[in-house]
Amino acid sequence: MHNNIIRHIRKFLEINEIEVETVNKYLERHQFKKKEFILQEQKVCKNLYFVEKGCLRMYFINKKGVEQITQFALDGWWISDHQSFMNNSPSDYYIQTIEESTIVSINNQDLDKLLIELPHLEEYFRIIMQKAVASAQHRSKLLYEMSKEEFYFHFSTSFPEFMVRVPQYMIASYLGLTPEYLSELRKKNL
Amino acid sequence: MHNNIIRHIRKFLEINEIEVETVNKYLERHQFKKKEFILQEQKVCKNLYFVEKGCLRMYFINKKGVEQITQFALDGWWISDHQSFMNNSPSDYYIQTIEESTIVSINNQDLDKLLIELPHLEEYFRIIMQKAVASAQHRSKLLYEMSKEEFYFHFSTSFPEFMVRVPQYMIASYLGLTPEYLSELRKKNL
DNA sequence: CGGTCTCTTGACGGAGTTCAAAGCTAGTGG
DNA sequence: CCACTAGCTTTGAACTCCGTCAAGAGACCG
Repeated sequence: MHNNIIRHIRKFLEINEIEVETVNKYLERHQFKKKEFILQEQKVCKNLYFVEKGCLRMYFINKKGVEQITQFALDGWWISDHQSFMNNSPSDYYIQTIEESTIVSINNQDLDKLLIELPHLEEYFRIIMQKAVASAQHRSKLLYEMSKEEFYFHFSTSFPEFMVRVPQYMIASYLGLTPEYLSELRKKNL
Repeated sequence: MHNNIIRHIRKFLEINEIEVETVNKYLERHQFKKKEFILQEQKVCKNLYFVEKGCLRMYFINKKGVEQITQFALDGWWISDHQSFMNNSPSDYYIQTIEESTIVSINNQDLDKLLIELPHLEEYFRIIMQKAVASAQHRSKLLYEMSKEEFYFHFSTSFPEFMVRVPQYMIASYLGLTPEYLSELRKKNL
């Protein structure tokens, strides 16, 4: 068993072996095959998900009936529909594996219990949330200042590992452009 | 003195009068006139800012030398450049008052001290960060599924108070469209 | 090797930008 | 309290980035 979640927590704060046991008590760990669903539309997103290994996409179905990807998550990333998670409201999203993946999840009540038992960990979750806010701000700034062409080149040079692990039409969807236009951009820059 | 920040904290958790004193010890409260700067580009964003009363905008200067607004903050909202705040790195942004405003701020070291003295409050900051993530996700979804026209009408009906407090060219900038096109949309829908 | 996904090509169209100029509005100082 | 000016908003014409549609070429899986 890889224990990347514990390693991830230890990047931000120190926890001893007894505390590790407590954490593990509340976490669930699941193995998913390629293209399995972790969250389906209309269901409440009951968990925060941590990708120990693998690759996920989060998407919704737009008015035209087309899948619109809003986020990816690779090894070591947290992902969730936070609106749904916090309010126990039905989600608009699907979360699905792109590759075979190992996912750690924790639901709202268990998170509460864990944080009561180990108040120490509030800091960890505060920090990862704050980092999520920072990266949302950063992404939003890129969207404001770049054309779709620039955004594509920025993305492909910043995250080359995505380009090999994720099919192009998914990247196009995430970047908010059509597969046709993405193809044109690729040709332009070979 | 209005104490909206304490009222805001009490929406999420209970704190007694002694704890209120501790919180107040670490917070600074400043009064700003219209168009005063709270953060300047190149400076490190040393604080988290809470708007007790008033209205702020956050913007950067794009390649063409034009101000690009990325966020507003009204009464009861937190705002910051989180990247700069967390890493002590120089910011790309300006934060400026649109109206006369009362701003509460806390810097990184004082936040640490406050949270050591009152670990209880970690939860408050975790929750407000999580809510910020949720609203970033929501905003991003809107951007994916709406045309600029739809986005404008959505915004103007969802936040009518903005339309009266903030000049149109700022709303246009925030929505990512030109003042000319915004004007066209307004005419279309009178 | 056949069929279903995925990626590419090219013609065309439209949402939204750019530029230039004129009409308004509101804040400032006299 | 009025007049002036700088800044904000509107108009219209030309243009461009990027989406749509349709069809063909690969690529992958059973």
